Amino acid sequence: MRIYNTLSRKIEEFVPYEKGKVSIYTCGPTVYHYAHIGNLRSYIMEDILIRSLLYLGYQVKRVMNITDVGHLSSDSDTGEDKMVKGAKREHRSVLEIAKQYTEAFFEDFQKLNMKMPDVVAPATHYIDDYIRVIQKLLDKGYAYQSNGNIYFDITKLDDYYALTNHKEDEMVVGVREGVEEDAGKRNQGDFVLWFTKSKFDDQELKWDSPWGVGYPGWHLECSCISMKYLGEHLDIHCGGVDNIFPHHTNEIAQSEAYLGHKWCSYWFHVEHLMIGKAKMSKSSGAFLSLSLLKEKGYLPLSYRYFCLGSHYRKQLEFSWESLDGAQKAYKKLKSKVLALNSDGDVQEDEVHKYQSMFVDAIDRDLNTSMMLTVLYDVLKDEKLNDATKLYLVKDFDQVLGLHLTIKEQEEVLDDVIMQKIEMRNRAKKEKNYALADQIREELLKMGVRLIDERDGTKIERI
RNA sequence: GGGGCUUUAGCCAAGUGGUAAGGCGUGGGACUGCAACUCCCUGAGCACCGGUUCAAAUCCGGUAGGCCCCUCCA
Repeated sequence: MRIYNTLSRKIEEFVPYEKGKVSIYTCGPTVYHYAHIGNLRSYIMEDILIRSLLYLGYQVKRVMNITDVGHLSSDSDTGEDKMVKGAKREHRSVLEIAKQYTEAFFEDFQKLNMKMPDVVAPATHYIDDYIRVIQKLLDKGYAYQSNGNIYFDITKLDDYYALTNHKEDEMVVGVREGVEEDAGKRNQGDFVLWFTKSKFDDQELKWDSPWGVGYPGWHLECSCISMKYLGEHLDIHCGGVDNIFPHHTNEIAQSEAYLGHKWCSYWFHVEHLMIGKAKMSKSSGAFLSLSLLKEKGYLPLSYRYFCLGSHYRKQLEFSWESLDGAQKAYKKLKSKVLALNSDGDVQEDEVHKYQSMFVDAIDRDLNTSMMLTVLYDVLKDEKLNDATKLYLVKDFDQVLGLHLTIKEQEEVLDDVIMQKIEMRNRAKKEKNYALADQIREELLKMGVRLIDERDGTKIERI
């Protein structure tokens, strides 16, 4: 498989550290609020990566953290902790909101048909590991204590900016509003490993440590959790592009300083979902959740289809118009697939031909829209019988994850709706079309669409 | 100021140097009590300028626009 690696800024052939096995780490959510559909885009594309690797026969182990502590809105000790902020907003404890939003997050995960990670790791469960790693970094001289906090000294590394090509001198501190420089740092780029002194003394969760009661810095958890479950050599690290700097840059610094050798080979970054002319974000206030989409009548998998239409390394413009198009296309595609007849023999030569086209699309840096094109080509090909088409659709859907061959359970109709349909049929017989149309309108408002077919009236939930 | 990505039809978008996939929408037609569904038909020469080449949307250089990052973010 060929895939883009942020570290080399090139598309490379993927070669795992251990043959046939792939270790993957994903930066999980900070559970202080619902995930928005921009967050979810990243996870959908990561899901495609994982499914592609599985499709190609790799054994995959994936770990994801849940940030439930220590994620400051700034690293310079001035920002408020996101979890604390979320808890205050809802007048509840940090642990309560962490639990609630973690559950909500994985509900979205399932609705979007994403494969669960093999390990889900809440950051608060690994305090001992953080302390051990920090101690070693102190011993090796990569970290120092200052002003009550433990900092990582980036000048101790040869190439701190490997991932970004940044130049130390050109960096501007405090570009963003509200960011202050931390006087305790030796170098402007240093970052906190352990806080004992924060301007925010209302931090709920604190632990004892050799340096005093406090809590871990945000970057540390990902390094520690990854190394704990996936060992000293990580194959792929995933995340959104906004994490390249400083988060992933800092992870590399900590991990490689700790291990004394190269840590992660491939960095997989997903571009942003755009709304209007800006990225979707929680802090800007303008964000859409999956449940909001559902309220508006969109299927979660329509959103998945929408994301698959574009490439993960390109910004994707969100609009209701596009989502409408995606939902229509998705429903159409699915009904075509469901109409296929499974009788007959599978044409093996054709299967191989299309499978290699599909693998080729995977091979082109996960070209999802090309995968969809191959799927459409299969459905349109007159040389193929239904059984072959169905076989290929099922095969491809292992990667696409669109539930194309699964028939949704028809919901049981309410008595009221049944009565209305009866009334409409009677009206139609009496050629009272005005009444028939009126009833159809009423039902449409209730979320039931009636479609007249030769052999009777079909209903569709919307 | 520095680093990176990007620019293909009304919209979303693929594109592997040999001459523009696909989806949605629009318009027309068949079907229909009318619709919906379905089916058929329907469109761009690839931001601009220059270069390399027999051949460029694809490679190189420049110009212009958009977006992201530079200590909150997926």
